[in-house]
Amino acid sequence: MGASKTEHFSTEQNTIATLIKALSHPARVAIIEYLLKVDACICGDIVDELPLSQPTVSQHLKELKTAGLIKGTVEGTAICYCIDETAIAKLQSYFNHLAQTLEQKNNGCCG
Amino acid sequence: MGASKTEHFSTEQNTIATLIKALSHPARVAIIEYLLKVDACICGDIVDELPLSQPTVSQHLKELKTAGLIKGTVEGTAICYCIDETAIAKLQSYFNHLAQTLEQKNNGCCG
DNA sequence: TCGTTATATTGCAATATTACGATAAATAAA
DNA sequence: TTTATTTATCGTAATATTGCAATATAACGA
Repeated sequence: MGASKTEHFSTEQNTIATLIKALSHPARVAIIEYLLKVDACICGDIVDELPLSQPTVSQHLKELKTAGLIKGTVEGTAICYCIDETAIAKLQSYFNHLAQTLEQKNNGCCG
Repeated sequence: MGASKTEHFSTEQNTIATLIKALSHPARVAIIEYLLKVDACICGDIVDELPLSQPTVSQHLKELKTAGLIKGTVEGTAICYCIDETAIAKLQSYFNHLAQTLEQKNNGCCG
């Protein structure tokens, strides 16, 4: 196969998996961390920053954008990318929820 | 290609990407949520719970285990799986860090 | 208009992932 | 030992992902 049977899972499960998947590649983690590091929301310096070709970086940016993790604004010839806080907040609250629930039920594995 | 150029990224970036990747499939999200829901760390009821065949579920469990998100203990014929809190804590702190850093630098995209 | 710069898209090759049937391995019970 | 039960592994097909060269597109300045 190779295709996930997404239709069998809940909308919430698919939503969170999609969001998480966008960050499941070191290049995309690096992009997010770079956008976080530079104070302004720098544009295609990302290409210079990463050890990947321009088309490859462009593709990773597209994936991040599609997933809602970053936003892009046209700025003349250049395009300015920046992190979408909403998506990060969603991920943050998801993992906080997991950790919190775990803590509450003293997760002693199989006694 | 198809192979990620992991060697060009930092260890930390690869580590977090690997951990995140383990959760980038709705079935694996569902497994984690199920393990969180049931109080005891139930074993192969997961197979009954998911709309996937036993070999497929076994494969997903293996991925989660390899990534360190779950632990497994032999319990007679059965195997008892449960969440590894350490991994969840790592993810939690990573996203908390992202959100916190974002907040501190009032991320007005390309204002 | 033409050239330059910045980014996106296309096309393709290499590899990875997802899923499952068949089968193996391991343990428990009879 | 034999049989049933549970989980893992193997083999394989379908599909997705990663990466890049080549090319297209878009916007600016001369």
